[in-house]
Amino acid sequence: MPPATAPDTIAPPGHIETGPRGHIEKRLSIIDAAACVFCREGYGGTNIDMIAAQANVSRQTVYNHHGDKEKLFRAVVREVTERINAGLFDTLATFPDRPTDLEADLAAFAVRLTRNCICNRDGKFLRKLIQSEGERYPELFADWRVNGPAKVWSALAARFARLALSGHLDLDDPDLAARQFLALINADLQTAMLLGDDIGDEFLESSARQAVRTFLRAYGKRA
Amino acid sequence: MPPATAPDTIAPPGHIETGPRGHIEKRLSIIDAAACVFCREGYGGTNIDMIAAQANVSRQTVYNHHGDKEKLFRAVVREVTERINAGLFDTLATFPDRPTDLEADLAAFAVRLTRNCICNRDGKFLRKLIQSEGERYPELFADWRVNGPAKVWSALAARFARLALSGHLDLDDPDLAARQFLALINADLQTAMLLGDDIGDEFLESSARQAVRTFLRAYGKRA
DNA sequence: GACAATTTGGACAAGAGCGTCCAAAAATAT
DNA sequence: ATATTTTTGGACGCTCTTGTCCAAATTGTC
Repeated sequence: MPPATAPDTIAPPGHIETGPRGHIEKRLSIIDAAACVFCREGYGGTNIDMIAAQANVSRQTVYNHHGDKEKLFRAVVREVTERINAGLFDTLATFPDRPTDLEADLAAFAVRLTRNCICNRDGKFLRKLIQSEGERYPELFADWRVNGPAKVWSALAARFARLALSGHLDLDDPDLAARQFLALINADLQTAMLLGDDIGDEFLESSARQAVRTFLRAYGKRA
Repeated sequence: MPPATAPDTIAPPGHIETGPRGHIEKRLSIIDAAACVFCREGYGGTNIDMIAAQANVSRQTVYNHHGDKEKLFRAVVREVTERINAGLFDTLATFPDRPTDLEADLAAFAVRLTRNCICNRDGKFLRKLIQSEGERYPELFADWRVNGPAKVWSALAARFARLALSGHLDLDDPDLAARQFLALINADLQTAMLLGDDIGDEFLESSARQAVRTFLRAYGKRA
């Protein structure tokens, strides 16, 4: 018997679909492969055979597990956004609330942020995806839209506000500072990422150092 | 007789193709429509009929003028990059070399830059395109890669260096300052643009003001 | 080893899209 | 008005893609 195909019924919001009980490793390897190919070729340019090949799986298996090209796409987006969000808040939790060396601590945090959330595979995928399919599938990213950048900003802003209160920073608009911090962090990476270059660690670090240095020139406590 | 189709021979570099002598208005309207549809749907998701419809032209006419989907795509990219480059250097020429009110002048310049080069249709198109097709057609953007951001950075860096010499700024790395200036300029726009929102003028202006304010906090002459 | 679930590969119909051909209509030039 | 160029729309062949069906092979379980 072929495995139950993806159910027509829509899972209640918030409930995580258990999915058909095919071997889960295949299920994930398909999602991974699909993410890879969708990212490289775009939704329109992707065909199921590419995904099957990339996942080392027969085409039928792809259909067995995910039922539909669009369903597969949605599954991929869901998976990636979940991973990204998780990683993002994990990293945010490592913010230096009680810094010993503010500049070094902030730079290290910036490196973690860029490496684990922005420059990795998922980050690249999500960025690319939102830009290329965001207008065509607005519902798909509605969630990201409210839970993505806004949440990160405010979380980061809260940290900066505390650093201001504890006398480490001198700023009046923590939200603005948070946005500009992120912008500075990305300054050097933006262009490199646009073309899909892989980014070395030392580049990441020097980039973070320069960003933090400028950030502190603007918002640091004047001695 | 049907108009001569796009020549197979590759035009010598630097030479601007005269192209088949079809009515030029149609030629341009097709390019414009194609840019619009390619931008919305991606290369793979676009079909010639959409473009023909958007341009109010029969499908055959599209083929008469540009011969091929890929040739058309290349023509569109060439057109857009040329327009972008032209606009970019036009705007760069308005940099406040002898500022009366540094903060206000820089902010006005930033508004011009964002409005005329980054947030307009061509800017959005090029960005989206480079991100979605940059890895698949690296040759297409090889030119942009060396003539695009690098040139803008160095041009801007030269201006900042002069402002430093004339005592308006306090910086040691003009290139870095240029990149960070651009990053700050884009800080607030990035997210709004990702989803294709149209951006109001007052948002553009307040965004530029805040960016310049922070930039000057970091690089301004300390009184 | 026997049994069930899963995967595989190949064949298939239906449809979409590309690019071509062509003769009739419209626009433009002479 | 006449000749030339451009545009049009429709029909066509071709290829690629989707999604389905199914019988055989593989894998995992008891």
